[in-house]
Amino acid sequence: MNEPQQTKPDYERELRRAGIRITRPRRVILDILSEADSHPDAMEIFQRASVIDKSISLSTVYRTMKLLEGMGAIHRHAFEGGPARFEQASGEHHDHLIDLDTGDVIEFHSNRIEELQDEIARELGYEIVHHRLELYGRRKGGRKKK
Amino acid sequence: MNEPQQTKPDYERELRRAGIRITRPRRVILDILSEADSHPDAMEIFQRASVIDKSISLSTVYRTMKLLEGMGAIHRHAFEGGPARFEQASGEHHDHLIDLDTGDVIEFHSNRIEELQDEIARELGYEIVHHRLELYGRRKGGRKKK
DNA sequence: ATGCAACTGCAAATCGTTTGCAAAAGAGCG
DNA sequence: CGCTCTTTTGCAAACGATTTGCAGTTGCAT
Repeated sequence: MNEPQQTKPDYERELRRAGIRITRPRRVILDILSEADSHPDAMEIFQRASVIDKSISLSTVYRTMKLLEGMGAIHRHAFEGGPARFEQASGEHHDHLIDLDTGDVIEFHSNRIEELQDEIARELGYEIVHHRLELYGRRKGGRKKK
Repeated sequence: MNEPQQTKPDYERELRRAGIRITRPRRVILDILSEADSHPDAMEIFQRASVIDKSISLSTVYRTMKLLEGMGAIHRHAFEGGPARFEQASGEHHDHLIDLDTGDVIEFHSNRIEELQDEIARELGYEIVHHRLELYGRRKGGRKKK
């Protein structure tokens, strides 16, 4: 029942290819990221990493996140009022719906919206480099724990 | 368009009505906000305020922004990698296109996109409280400078 | 004018993140 | 293996944006 789908791209290979060293902290962080189902922030990654290797520092988590982001291996999201949260870049583009009560993040995608965005930008004489679309809401019909 | 502009709503009246004191710093900040055509950040507001009254402090700018935000008089935007920027809440809802080269902010609105957002949220069992849609792009054709 | 809560400036605190530095550890080579 | 030559690390300190505690000031209802 725990069959990972797109969960474990071979980052080590990719890193190597980019002339970047595979160190113990990086291996640990990479593992955590590929197993993460949510969108953890640096502190969460740090804590999970600490369980595996107590000597890993928060700075290294941040440095690694920046490295991976630069490689395009992960995406960094700055949702409202909170630390940055990360997610694997595997899979295709999507936007986010944030549950205001639980902080849960739900991914969605709308081709139609993206088309409209392009159209709007074009009309204004712009070319979109990237965008950010976040919906903040609450569950309809009363609360529910997850 | 019969309505002039949205430049100078009578905040003083509103503030009074909410039992909030009209102080010199607040008057100055309010004036700056109503004359701002762009989306200034706290430091910019602070600097413009300093010209008028050298004794105004940055803390007061922040405190006033929070107060006004709480009253719904202004909106706070946290665009990518930068301090929060503020804008008067007068006028109707819109989203933003940020010029990556100049930092300029262009406002736009699309009913169609909002409808689609609602639809998506509804399908996921959510009710949107608010959203954030930001397009980051550059001028097409290479034209620079505004 | 008087009084008192609301407000202010200032400095210090906070939060998330980055950075300088000396020590430690990858990886190619012999 | 052991030797280099780098890259990477942990730590602590620095950072930028924003907030807060405090003691003194001010608005404004009386």
